[in-house]
Amino acid sequence: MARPREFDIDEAIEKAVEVFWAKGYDGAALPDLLDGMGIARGSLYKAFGDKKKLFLRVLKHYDEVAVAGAVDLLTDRQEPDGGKRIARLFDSIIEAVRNGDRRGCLMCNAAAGPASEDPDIGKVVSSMLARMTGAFAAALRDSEHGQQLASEARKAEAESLTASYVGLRVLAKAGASIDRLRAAASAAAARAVTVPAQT
Amino acid sequence: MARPREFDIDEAIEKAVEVFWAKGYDGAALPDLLDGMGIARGSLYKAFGDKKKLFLRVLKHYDEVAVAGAVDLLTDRQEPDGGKRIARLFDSIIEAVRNGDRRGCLMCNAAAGPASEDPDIGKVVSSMLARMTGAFAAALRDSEHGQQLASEARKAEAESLTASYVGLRVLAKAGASIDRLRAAASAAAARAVTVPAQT
DNA sequence: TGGGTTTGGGACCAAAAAGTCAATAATTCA
DNA sequence: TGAATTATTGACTTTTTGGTCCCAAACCCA
Repeated sequence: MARPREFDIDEAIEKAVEVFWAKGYDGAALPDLLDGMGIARGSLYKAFGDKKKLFLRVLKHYDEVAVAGAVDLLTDRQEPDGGKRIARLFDSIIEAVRNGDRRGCLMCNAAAGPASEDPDIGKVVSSMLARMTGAFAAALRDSEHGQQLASEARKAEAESLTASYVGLRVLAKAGASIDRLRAAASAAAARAVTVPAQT
Repeated sequence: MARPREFDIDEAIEKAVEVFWAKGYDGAALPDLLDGMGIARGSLYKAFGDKKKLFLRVLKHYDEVAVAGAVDLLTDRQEPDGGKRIARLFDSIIEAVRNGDRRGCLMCNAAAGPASEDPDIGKVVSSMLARMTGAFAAALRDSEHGQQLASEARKAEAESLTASYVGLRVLAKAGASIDRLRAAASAAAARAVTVPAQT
């Protein structure tokens, strides 16, 4: 029915992810997006409505790819030790930085930016963060340390690991040296294999 | 010499802090700043040069007040237990949120935003973060847990606590519930009074 | 009192922002 | 083939952006 779209919507979203990731929500101007996505102004507005709706699609895509990747890593029982899964996730952050990626995490950047004050965007960001926390909790259930914790304490630990994750990615973006990031990451991950003192 | 300035520079900066804190660097438009600071366009440019230079002054002020406050809390030996000092800092974050403050932390927001890619701004943000890490390290030296750590491991722990701090403030800004924040904060602070397993 | 100097205020500017639209092109279906 | 429908394009509009500039006002010093 009628003229078919000449570009692939998902491909365009993927490219938009890159632009928003590199420049932030406010910082990504329409021409940036247009160039990055390889489409014209009118096409963008026809296909996505407006900049904010496009950003919501971008966040959804990031959720389905990047966040889902982290969640998979944390919940994949092929590695039976949840502590090791957590350590692996933190390692992957360092690895990204070592490969020159200083963009941080789109979700984290959005959370810290003014965009998160928008109700629609805030809701999506919150739900992604909650998914991360759920995955950390699942990993903890399979970890030496986590198994010694009561359900409440384990949830708290999962929240704290989420905070560490977010903080680490922000520090990476802020230009912290690899050494400092590695130190922070390993100390954070150590919690998953560390036993609290019996005071 | 000539006409004196009619407004107080420091007061104006303090008000600018509020605006940048509330709206972010990109989000704070000139009229926002002008309204918030109660001065006219010409005065702002005459006194501060341009928006970026004003932001650098704002960051410096934030460093001298907010960051210095956190550093003081972490290094004040009136409370001899560094672990308790760390716990107190994390508590203060929760307290701020409980009082309705969801702005997060100006330094953290700047770190996660595109502003941090500017060399001048990035440098200032990095140095503030480094100051936080130094203060965490000092607190750890006075804590049960930290004293059991080698110097290297303690530095790593301090980096990790900085990440937790940043993450926590970002999560607060992203709208995480008080309960979740409290859980994350207490689990993070627990590290300062927790002993690693002797594996 | 008056010259020199700096500030205050706001009109003004060019560039850039997001978003609209009408003309054209590509497709399906009858 | 032609009517209907939808996509593409880029020029256009409106608003807002950060920044400049000029004139009047306020101060110091002689």
